[in-house]
Amino acid sequence: MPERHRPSLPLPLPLLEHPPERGDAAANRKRILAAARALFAERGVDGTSMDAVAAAARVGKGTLFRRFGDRAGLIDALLDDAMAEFQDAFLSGPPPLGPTTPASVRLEAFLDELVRLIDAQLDFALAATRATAAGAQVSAHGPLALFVRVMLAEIDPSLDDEVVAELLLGATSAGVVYQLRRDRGIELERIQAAARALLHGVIESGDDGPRGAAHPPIAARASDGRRSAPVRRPPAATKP
Amino acid sequence: MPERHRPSLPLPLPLLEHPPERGDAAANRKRILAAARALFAERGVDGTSMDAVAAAARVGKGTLFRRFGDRAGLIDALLDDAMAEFQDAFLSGPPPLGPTTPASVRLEAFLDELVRLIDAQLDFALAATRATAAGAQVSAHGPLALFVRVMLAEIDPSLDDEVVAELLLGATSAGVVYQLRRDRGIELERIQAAARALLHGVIESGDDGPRGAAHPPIAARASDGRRSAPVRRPPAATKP
DNA sequence: ACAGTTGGCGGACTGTTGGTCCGTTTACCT
DNA sequence: AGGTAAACGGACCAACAGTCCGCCAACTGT
Repeated sequence: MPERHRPSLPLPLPLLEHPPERGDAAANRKRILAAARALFAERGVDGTSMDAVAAAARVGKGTLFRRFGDRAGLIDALLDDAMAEFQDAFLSGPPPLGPTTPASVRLEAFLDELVRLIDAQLDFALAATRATAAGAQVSAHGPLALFVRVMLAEIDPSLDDEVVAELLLGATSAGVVYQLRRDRGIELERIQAAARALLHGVIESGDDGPRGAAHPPIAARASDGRRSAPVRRPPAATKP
Repeated sequence: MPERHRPSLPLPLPLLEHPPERGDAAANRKRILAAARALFAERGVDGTSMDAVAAAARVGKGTLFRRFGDRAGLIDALLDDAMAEFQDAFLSGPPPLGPTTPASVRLEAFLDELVRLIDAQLDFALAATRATAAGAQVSAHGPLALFVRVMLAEIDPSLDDEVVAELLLGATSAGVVYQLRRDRGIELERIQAAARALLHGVIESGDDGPRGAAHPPIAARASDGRRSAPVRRPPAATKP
């Protein structure tokens, strides 16, 4: 595969360059990743032990664990690798994902493609989200979330982009897609359409007629005094 | 706790009555659930082995496993228990969640409360979603999803409620809330507001002025011929 | 009240697995 | 070529989910 070239863009991705690596180490890493990919595809992620990966890669367990830290690390590395192409696409690729397109269209294309990608690797994607340590996120999540945030902010600077971005990504997470596709046999297009709907709603009913007003709670008068703020980003820090 | 009384409502919940249970068995189950709850709260779900639960409950491992099948079963039972109250609330409780309220308000209240509940049990909720077998869902998911579907369909029968409901629940899943709250320290209200925004968007820009038109893809003209259908439910089965 | 039977109970036991350790080997630099 | 620091490998370990089966005590019918 081609070296991943992350272009500038105003996205300060904290891409940690791996420090120089000895020749055999690099070779072993490749072998391990390849072997893992094959085994995961064949027997499933859960059905593949680290021993098996090491054996298939003709490598000792020690090597395997030193390279990737632990099981989650291996899976994450694999996922990252699979996402590299996608990241290039929306950071520097051609329209409609690339930077030459209006933000709203890019974001829409992004969600479409994200759902498609997850679906294409459903089992693996699901296993990856489940395998990472509790509370942690797959490392690919960061860049994705950042992209969505930036797009949202560009579309409507008053949006609470930080939060909305996460919800949007949650709505199109592997678990959801799995449930819909595998358990319910629903067509991919319906999922993509629904994701678009969520997106359009949050960016002021589409861009054809911004009506100024945000989406206040339907029931502003309801029950206790809890609900109040609309979708707007809070003024600043709440606690000094 | 009071017997969970699920009233009629047009929700055909497949509530499997537990068949008669011997006295000691029931007592043991209670002890196990209590012990598990305590240990999970104290050491975390991941840090608690089945051995530990059995010991704390003063029960043999055999008993533990026969009752709950496996680790996932225990966690699921616990979660189910925690959700019982919530289910009663939106099935038969007082406004704004209960059946005497318009659907849009109920759904909004539902999301608010769901997020609040997840947050209140963050660690446990997260662990629960991760602990269930790959591809499976926590059993509490079913009733929740059904409720959202029914509400959505009532608000706008042309909506693809089946899919939108899942995305909405995915957007407010434990993983998302965890990420936002723990890792980013974001206030609960912002999450609830964002969830409301997603909801409002999908139900035609709020109920104050339905404009008839759906949310078509922003870029109907874009790229390849993939994207097409709006948020609407497809006519019927696609393959005869 | 009592004996029989069925289901529940307990905890020893097993197989698997993620992860560690350390003596040995090997790539890279001078 | 020689030295050094890093990588390698696979034996080893501890932990843990889940199973098995002999023992025991609730319910049932008389």
